[in-house]
Amino acid sequence: MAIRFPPMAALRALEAVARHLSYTHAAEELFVTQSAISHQIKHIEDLWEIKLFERRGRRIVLTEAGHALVPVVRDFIRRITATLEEITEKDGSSSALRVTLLQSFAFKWLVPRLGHFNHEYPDIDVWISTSDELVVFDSEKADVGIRLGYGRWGNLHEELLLQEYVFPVCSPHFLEQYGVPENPEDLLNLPLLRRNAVDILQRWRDWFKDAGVVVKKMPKGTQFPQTSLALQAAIDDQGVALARSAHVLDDVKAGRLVRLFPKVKSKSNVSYFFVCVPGRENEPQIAAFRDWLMREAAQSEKEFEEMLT
Amino acid sequence: MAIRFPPMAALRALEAVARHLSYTHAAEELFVTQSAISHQIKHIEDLWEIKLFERRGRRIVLTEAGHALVPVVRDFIRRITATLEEITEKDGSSSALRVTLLQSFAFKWLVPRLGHFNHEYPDIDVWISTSDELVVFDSEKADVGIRLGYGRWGNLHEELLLQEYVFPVCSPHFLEQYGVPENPEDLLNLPLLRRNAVDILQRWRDWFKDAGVVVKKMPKGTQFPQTSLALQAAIDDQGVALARSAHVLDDVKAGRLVRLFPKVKSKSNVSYFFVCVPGRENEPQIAAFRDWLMREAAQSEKEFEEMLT
DNA sequence: ACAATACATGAATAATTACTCATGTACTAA
DNA sequence: TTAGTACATGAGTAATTATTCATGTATTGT
Repeated sequence: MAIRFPPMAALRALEAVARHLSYTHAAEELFVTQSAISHQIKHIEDLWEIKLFERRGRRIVLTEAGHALVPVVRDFIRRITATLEEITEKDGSSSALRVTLLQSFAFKWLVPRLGHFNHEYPDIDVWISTSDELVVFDSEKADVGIRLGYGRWGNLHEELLLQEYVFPVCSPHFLEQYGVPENPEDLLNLPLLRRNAVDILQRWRDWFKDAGVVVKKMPKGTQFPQTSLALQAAIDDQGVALARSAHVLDDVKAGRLVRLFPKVKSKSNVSYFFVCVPGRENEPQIAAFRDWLMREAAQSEKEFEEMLT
Repeated sequence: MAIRFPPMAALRALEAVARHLSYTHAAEELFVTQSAISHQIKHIEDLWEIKLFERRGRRIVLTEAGHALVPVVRDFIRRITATLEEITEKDGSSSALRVTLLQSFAFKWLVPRLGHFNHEYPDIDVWISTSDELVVFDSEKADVGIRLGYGRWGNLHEELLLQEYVFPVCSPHFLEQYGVPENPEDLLNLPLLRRNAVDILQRWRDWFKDAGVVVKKMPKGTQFPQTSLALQAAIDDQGVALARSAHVLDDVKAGRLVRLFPKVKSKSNVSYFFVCVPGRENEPQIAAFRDWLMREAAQSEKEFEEMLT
């Protein structure tokens, strides 16, 4: 009953490694060496006498035990964070910068990079709230938003942050099993993974249109409640997902996903914008965050371009 | 976003203090001094700049922040424990002693005492599974059970563990507000707190019968999904709960609850039994646990008797 | 008023954590 | 085959934790 617990730093490392599936990238996020991460994971593994990850050549995969434990740890971190946020808002003594954005973008782009911001501005607390859907920017609840859309919201100060490309991705192992599709229309014979939303269908149609393919009937495919889950299924060899570049930049770099048909340049018709209440954009915390965001976004776009070649 | 976490020992202390509403009792449970607990709680409070408990003379109460955070911590501990249990069972390499029992008894009696067992038998891991209802003893899933009932299950090895008294309890503060009831029938004019179960109504009737009162119509009262919640509501000055002695022994000793009408001796018509598969009772781990259980139960019954005087 | 109860605080110390550096090991790519 | 990638391991060290002891402080009970 009275199990021994590893230190929170070790559990934090576990959560980050599971997200990156890489000790090295988790180390970068947490500003420690790969060796520190390795020790932390080993500490948990020895303490609980389990294996959390298995080496697969130059990759690692979560074990079954790892798959079971990571969500518990992640939930705990999230819930404590959210509860403390609530408590502090209630106090009216909050001095944190509240950021609202889509869950998938937070998960795949912002959170892995936020350590850079924390490192650069250790005195600014960033409190993130996410949703699975686009929500109206509520200035009572957030100081800053990262919104996906066409821009021109009118009542908000907005700046274009990030434009993305859309492209199909799958895992290298999936390619080995099914063979490399030669033409875009070959994708119609493969399992297509997507989120539960009608706009995603349209997005697939747009991509096929840019690829010069006329689609008569979209094939059925597995559906997921969240983008990040569809992408995880792709990483897990279950099919082809249509991805936006910011979501999969790190996965492609890590070799977990492969971009299909790089020659088809299909630009996303929506972009990410930085938004806040007009007049607040020069407040020091907001300006600092905006500047940092722009820098990170520029770096990502540079990496997208490299990904095209 | 990247909040700092206290060490797990501190979070463990928080959970125990919240359960006991006493630093001293939490310290006893965790085999440390009161001072260690005080430091741990203070560490969390300083780190997060919140108050978790407030002193009320010789008592402490959870703050609002404390109320929000404790369930998160408790859930995490429980889920990690359960997940590790699952993982180890899957491995087939389990050497822990699996114990199944009712949630309320685990919460109010076994868990606060289990540190004694751990201390005495540090090499025996005890893994507890609980339910809110009486379940069939499943020897695939548990080595040992603590069952509530009449005994004589026939297909199980069983030993009477603990007989209890049933009596109404409320908080001292509730008594100050409503006045001390003079006669048992006066209780019918007070809010009676109970669990969502028809057998509890019968139990109240039995108690009134033993008190020499004929009840024409049971009054309405607040209902709760779990016994422990009804008792907590009583501690929180919300009314009178009908308690079984093992559930409230520690609360009464700590002065959080007061027994009403001690002269009414109403014995519970069900008892707790130690059960296991016949033939296994002499296995070293099971025998050790049974022996320890009997000792603890005898001590508790001694304390019940003292509580009658 | 004094005694009992019960948390709070500071100093001290041993144990554990949280890394880094250097090197090892295994797989993959060229 | 060699070089690159990426986790694994051991030694070392500074920082933090996890207490205990001694004492303080405030409330309650007699």
